[in-house]
Amino acid sequence: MRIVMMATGDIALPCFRALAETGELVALITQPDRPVGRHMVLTPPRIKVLAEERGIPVFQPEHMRDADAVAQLRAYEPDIVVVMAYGQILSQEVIDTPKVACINAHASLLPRHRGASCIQAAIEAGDDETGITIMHVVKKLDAGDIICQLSIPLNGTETAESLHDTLAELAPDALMDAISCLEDGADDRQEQDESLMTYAPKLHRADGEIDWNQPATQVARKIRAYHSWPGTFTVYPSVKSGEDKVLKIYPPIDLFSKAKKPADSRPGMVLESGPDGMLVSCGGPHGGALLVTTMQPPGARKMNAESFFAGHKIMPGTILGLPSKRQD
RNA sequence: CGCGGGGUAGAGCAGCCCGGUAGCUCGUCAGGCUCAUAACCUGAAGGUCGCAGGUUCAAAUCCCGCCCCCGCAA
Repeated sequence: MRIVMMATGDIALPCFRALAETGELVALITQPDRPVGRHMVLTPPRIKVLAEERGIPVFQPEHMRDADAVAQLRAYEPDIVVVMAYGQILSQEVIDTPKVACINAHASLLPRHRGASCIQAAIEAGDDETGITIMHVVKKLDAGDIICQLSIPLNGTETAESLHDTLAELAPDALMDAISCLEDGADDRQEQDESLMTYAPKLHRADGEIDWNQPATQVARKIRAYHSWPGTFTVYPSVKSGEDKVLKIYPPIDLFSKAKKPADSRPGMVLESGPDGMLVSCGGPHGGALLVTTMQPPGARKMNAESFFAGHKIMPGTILGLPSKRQD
């Protein structure tokens, strides 16, 4: 089997290694080097560096749908194209190029959590399991027939960061299994049940703002789900300047029962603040409160509550969140 | 040269605009007090104010160059 991999994200690294081990990997197609970081330094995807170390040809078309890019793909004469965190939507031409199949490794149990933020979505939704799906690529995003799946349980402490790594390590098992199915002609192609489909759209920084009107359990899930990207934050009024300042919030956080909340509390209200953390009232029918113990003020590093409150003041009674969201 | 914030005692901050003896909260150490507490009281140690130049009688503060950290953006 001649295999071409199309991948950019680090989640694909273990799969890349596994494919490279087979000796059947004839090329890696990945996104062009991009300016990255504070100084916009042109940086290659890590997977490209790995490929070059192993002497595997690398192809970085700006747009995979372009005619000359498709021609290059054809020149590799792939039997199988393996797509994982590539970052471009594939045209039908590309999908049809490999002789045997164009398959995709996706970090969720499809049809749940199609889309770019599948890992975050599984945590935020409070799922008790997630996993890796290997399926055929079709034009509709993550909607192709399933070849195989591997699942793992979630225990309620994962962050997107930790789960990303776990799933990355799990993926090669599923992928190699799927490839041997294809080789043996044992692919039974399970259709996805569209009625169970959920969609996890690409996340943006702004999505990380905490809505204190949500129940504490939900806010806690979001903080875990969005760590370390895009991260979560709230806004607090500076005692000194009176201006609203962004406060990034990090896991871990502790949940507190509604019993601890005073009668006049409102969502987003700081109930206690000190070296042990900042206790914030949440909303929802059952309410509850969260103890924030790790945070990051503007211009500074991440720090614990003890350090934060040594030099910053957020008095109990302060309402967190943007003014427009403090109305209720 | 993408935009912006920052570097002051072990930690986190104020002071900087408007130059004039280094301040706050906590921690550390010593002593006192208390049945008790992240308790309280008293005292002490701990700083070349990121680095290097310049202006000035005088620079944390104003000017110039560099290093490092952080946020946005990608």
